Amino acid sequence: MAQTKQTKAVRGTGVREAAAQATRDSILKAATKVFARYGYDGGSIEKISSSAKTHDRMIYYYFGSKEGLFIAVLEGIYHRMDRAEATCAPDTADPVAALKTVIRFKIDYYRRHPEFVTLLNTENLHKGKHVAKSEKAVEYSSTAVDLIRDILDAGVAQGLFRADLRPRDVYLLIVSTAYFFTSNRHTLSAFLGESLETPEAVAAWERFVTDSVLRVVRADAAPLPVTA
Amino acid sequence: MAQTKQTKAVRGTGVREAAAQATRDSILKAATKVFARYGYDGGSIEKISSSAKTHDRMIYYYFGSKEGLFIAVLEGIYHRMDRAEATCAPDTADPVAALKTVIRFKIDYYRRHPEFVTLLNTENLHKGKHVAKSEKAVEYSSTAVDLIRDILDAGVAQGLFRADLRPRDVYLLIVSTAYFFTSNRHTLSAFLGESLETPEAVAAWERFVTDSVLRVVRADAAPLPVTA
Amino acid sequence: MAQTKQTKAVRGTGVREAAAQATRDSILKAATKVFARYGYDGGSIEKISSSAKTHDRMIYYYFGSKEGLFIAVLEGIYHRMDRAEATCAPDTADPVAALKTVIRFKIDYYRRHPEFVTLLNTENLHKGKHVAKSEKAVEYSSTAVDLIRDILDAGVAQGLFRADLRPRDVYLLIVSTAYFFTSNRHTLSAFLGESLETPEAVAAWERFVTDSVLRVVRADAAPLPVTA
Amino acid sequence: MAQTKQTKAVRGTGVREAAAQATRDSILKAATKVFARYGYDGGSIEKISSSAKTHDRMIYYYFGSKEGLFIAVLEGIYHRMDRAEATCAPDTADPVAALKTVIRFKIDYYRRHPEFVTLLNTENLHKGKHVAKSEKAVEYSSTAVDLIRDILDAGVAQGLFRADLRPRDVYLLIVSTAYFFTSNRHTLSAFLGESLETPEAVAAWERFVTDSVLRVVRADAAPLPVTA
DNA sequence: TATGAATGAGCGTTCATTCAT
DNA sequence: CATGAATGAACGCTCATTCAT
Repeated sequence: MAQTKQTKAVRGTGVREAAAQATRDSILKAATKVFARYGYDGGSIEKISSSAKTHDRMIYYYFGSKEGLFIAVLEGIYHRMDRAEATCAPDTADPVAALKTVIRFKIDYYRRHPEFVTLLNTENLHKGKHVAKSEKAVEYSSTAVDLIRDILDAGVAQGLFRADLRPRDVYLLIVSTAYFFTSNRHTLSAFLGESLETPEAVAAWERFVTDSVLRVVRADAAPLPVTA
Repeated sequence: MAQTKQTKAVRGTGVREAAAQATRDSILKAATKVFARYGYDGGSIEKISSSAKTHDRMIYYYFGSKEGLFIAVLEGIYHRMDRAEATCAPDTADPVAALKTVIRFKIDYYRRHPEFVTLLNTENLHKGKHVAKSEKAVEYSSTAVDLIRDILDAGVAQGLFRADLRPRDVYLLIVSTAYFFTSNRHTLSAFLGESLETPEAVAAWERFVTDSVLRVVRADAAPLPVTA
Repeated sequence: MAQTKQTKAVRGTGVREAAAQATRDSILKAATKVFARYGYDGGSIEKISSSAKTHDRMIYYYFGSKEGLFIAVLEGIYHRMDRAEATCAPDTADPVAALKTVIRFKIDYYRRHPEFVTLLNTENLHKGKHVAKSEKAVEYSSTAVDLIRDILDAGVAQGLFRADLRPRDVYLLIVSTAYFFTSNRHTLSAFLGESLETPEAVAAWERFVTDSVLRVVRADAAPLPVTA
Repeated sequence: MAQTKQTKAVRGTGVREAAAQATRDSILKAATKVFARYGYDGGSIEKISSSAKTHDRMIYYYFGSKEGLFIAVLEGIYHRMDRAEATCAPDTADPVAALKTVIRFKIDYYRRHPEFVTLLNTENLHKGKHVAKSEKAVEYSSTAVDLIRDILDAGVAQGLFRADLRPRDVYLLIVSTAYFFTSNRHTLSAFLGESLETPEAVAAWERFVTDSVLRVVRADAAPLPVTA
């Protein structure tokens, strides 16, 4: 078909355009759910179309292909993540509190948006080939790291934080611990013999991560010297 | 599964038994590769059988079903991981060095066995339903955490480490940072705009993680107090 | 087909009528190309509309259905063939030269209009059902045979040609040899192990056909008597 | 699937093998009929499988793909054509009679095997791409032309035929006239306003072609000199 | 022990076409 | 006059699996 309908910036909000947009949105929403639950290959077009209460054909009408739809889904979750991160926006005047807010936000966001996690894992299974095809996805990149940079800078200025930290590393430290806990909760629960899905387990993990990150960034302490 | 041929304890190592074992092994090896690359749904019986140079039918003969085969694959990677971990076995007399060895091992193992990572992600996509069906998988659980416990205990005994740490948390801290770096390297590379696959990036990450963990566990430092 | 827009007798050549005619023409041209290349079933509406840089819908607006479009295409190629034949118009005063001109024209026309050949083959695959629905196609019929009749009559009058020939047979003899050479060039090339698409091969075939037809029509020779 | 079952030379004619061969044959037979009637694109897998009273799946089991099936069909009709031609085998001792036999055979074969004609036209629509993939198809090439060569040689030796003829040209002359008459009978009937399908029309055409070919090959006559 | 034959449901995608302004 | 939205059936093909020896 090729001539995929974009419909992104609908100006004349007539009845027809609104209905069309609704169809498009419902497909996108259903696809997000289905892909998150079953993965890319397991998420069949039929599962999506029936969940969206449309016909298979409309998916191709609006998104061109399964791959096109998946890319749109990825763009969607990245976009929403980015917006949520923007609304988080802690006050960098208090860098310790800000760091804590960020950690809490990350753990919370992944917990409440497991589809974000599974979709990202799915995309990694495919070696990031879909993200590579999207121009939008890259836009949302720097803001997250920039926030950490601002916080670290403020902490350093106040004499609280070490000056030798790369913001990207601290960002990754936080994200790893928050992401992994949600991403691998099923195998971990089986492996450790205890559920990681209870509110208590999550809260305990958040406390541990917060405490650990603050130990890492604080100014007046060194790690133990490695003897070997 | 019913009358699936186990062939596990091959006593009479006749020619036929050996050939049968070879077929079984080649299926298992091929399945590991295919499932790791394409996921569970994307990894078709035909891809596996042709990669193993056998017929589809043999997979059912030896493993009963696709699910049975996937479970066997999971058991295999857990088993190999467990054995590798056992050979790691650092000297707990020097807990700092031991911790460092463990971190290096984890980062290294995930790096060199990306199939372990993708298969675990695949299993988490399916909410751990296959691991649940395996009796073997649980066996390999505690050894890893026990090692951390021994190291921490030694560190505490030597006055180097904090006493208030739960081994499981430290274990998860190490594993998160090591695992996530490999697991999400594709989307992260796109997101951060720099490749995380270079040897330099990996080495730098290992250094940062080691440094951070040692800051977390050391005895004579507290985290920054949270004001809010 | 019902209320298909004909637009045939455009009187008021306003801007809109001209644009509409342009759209119609471009669809017809694209359809000729696509049907000639892919056949009727292989030539999809979408291939045609995208090649004509219009929308699928316009095809239905102007031609009512895929079948209606195909009929219009057939009428078009018949029409152009008829016009080209009219411009050929050799001088019957020299019947031998005229015959030669006709043969050259036929071989040349099929060569330079392979779409005519493939479209006719496609129509024959469908047992001529579309031509049957067209009133126009029949009009162009007799002129071609009539020309041969005139030439033969002139040849007989001049004592050069046999009098017992049916013009239709001579017409078919010429057309068979010219048409088949183009129509089956691909399988023939494979079958004979030599390309029939080179200019030399075409020229040699034209010479052979001309020579043969002239032997057939000449007055003072009989065929070899059939013994059996 | 790739591992397409060949089963061509079945040695152990057990019940299973025989049944399998029957399935394969019935698919091939049905495919020949369906492709001949609807063309390649119009001939759907479902039409073929239901006509063969099997399942779609078996077509892929035995022939790998639609294209593989079509190639097998082409090989089949070429093979049968070749065998029929071999059984024709006229006595070259009487070259005139032999030539007549060949012409009759050709006209007759195309008439009674219209699927040969439409399949060849279909293949030419696709520019011979399938024949090119078949190794078998080329084998049957030369025998047909060789027969004409033998006849012409005998005729020349007896002083009946011209010596300056290329066998390939005479072969093509015969085949053109025979093939075209069947191939284009539908459009021709509409074009000429008379049916070419009646036995009388066919017999008349056979007489004309025979007469014409014999005029072309006879020794003691020249074509009319071309003045222009 | 091992394998060829067969199965039917489902896959992603394209088809020609109509609806409703 | 022109077109975006929608439709459902069919497309070629692959799926995991069982049958029958």
